[in-house]
Amino acid sequence: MDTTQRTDQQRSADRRRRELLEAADRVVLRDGPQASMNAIAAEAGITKPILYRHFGDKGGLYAALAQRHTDALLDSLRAALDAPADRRERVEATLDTYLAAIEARPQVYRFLMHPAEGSAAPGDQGEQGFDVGKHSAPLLRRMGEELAQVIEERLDLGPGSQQLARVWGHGIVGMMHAAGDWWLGERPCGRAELVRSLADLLWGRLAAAGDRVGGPGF
Amino acid sequence: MDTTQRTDQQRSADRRRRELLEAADRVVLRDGPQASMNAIAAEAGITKPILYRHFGDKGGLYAALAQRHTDALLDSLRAALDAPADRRERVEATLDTYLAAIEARPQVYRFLMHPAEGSAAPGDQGEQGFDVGKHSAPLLRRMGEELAQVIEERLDLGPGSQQLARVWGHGIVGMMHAAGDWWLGERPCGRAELVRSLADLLWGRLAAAGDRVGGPGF
DNA sequence: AGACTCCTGTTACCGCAAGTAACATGCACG
DNA sequence: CGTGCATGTTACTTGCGGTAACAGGAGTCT
Repeated sequence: MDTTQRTDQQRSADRRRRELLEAADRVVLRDGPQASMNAIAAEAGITKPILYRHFGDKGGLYAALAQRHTDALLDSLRAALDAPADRRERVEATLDTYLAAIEARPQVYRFLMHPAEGSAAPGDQGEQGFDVGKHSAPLLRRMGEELAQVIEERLDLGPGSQQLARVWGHGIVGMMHAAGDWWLGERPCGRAELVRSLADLLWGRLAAAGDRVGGPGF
Repeated sequence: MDTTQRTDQQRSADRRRRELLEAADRVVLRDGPQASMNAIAAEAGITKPILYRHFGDKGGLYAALAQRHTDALLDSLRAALDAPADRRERVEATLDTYLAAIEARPQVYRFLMHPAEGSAAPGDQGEQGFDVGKHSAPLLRRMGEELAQVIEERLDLGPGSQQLARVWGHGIVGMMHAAGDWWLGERPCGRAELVRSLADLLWGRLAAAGDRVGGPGF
């Protein structure tokens, strides 16, 4: 029978694939998102065509790579979201988990946000269509959807709750992402303070704040 | 005297520059962010080296191009933000202005968000340093700072107000951006509804919502 | 054993886009 | 007239994504 053999082959191929991914990981960790296929192949001790046989094209490799990290991060976030604590604490824990992750591995984070910009084959017509909307990083989309689901499951939002939950999911994730990005660059404060500020924002302090009196002008 | 002459030359150079930018604009509007320098030069009726003389490198051109659109958008946003209305109305008007802009010109929007990914010269060593933090689009950063300033000017946030305002500025902009991006791709609802949902989020409805009872599980 | 197949690996190449060097031309000033 | 100087060109280099085409090695069938 050839099933055992095929299984064997598949197994070895999978192992190979994982090794290649780990090599790619190392390179991306070192060179950032613009790591070249040549560099990755060299790091893995092989040459380009093998990479292409395994992953199709650069987009494929990057997608596979991104999925690993995305899955890992999403697992952490789910844990924080599902902890048995009150809402505010859960929100803060989730924000903190995300920020800790991007703080720990900035290059990986950057790679996840800008996976494969170009990705146009030579013979390819280059997608005349707009392709708008898919522009965002898959990680952001997945986090948004995930959060939306949790919100919709847990909160009573009245009619149109599903729509609302999705808007909020993507909105909150975007808030977290942008604030985290800015914070990583400027480091204007500690992580805990950032977390508290963002939670305050979500808790409506913007709407509750009073107008400033005696400000400049009027 | 050469001042008049220099002025003349500078004037004509500036005119050329503007013409080139308009040509580039047309190409980007058509081809998206991956417009090639050759294509832009062709559209302008000239050849590559002239572009390089004017803008240095692709990053320079893209930066100049981005600045125009960013300035224009920021002007609209400032108008909405400074309108004589109550806070909720101003926030909604600002959100709506932004969303209307990205809805009207998706390619430009996309270009602004992913200006120049690669941008590494052949001989360049490619910035061994991390370069983390600058990864975000300049447009987002500028919007965040702008909003932060308005918040800090107008709201009474107590001690640490400046820090808080900046966090909120970037956070809100990120929320707007991510939600807008997702909305552009999926079009799950009308613009007005999206605006209302986001404003609700900022108004603390997330914290105020009750726990769902009779949900799946517990 | 020998032919067949499949997987792994290589070298050498194509096409394309960024960026540059070197050469040509029009035009003002002395 | 020649000397700058900006504008424009053609032709090139470099580097990267991606692809043929070829070269063993290991199991399989007859």
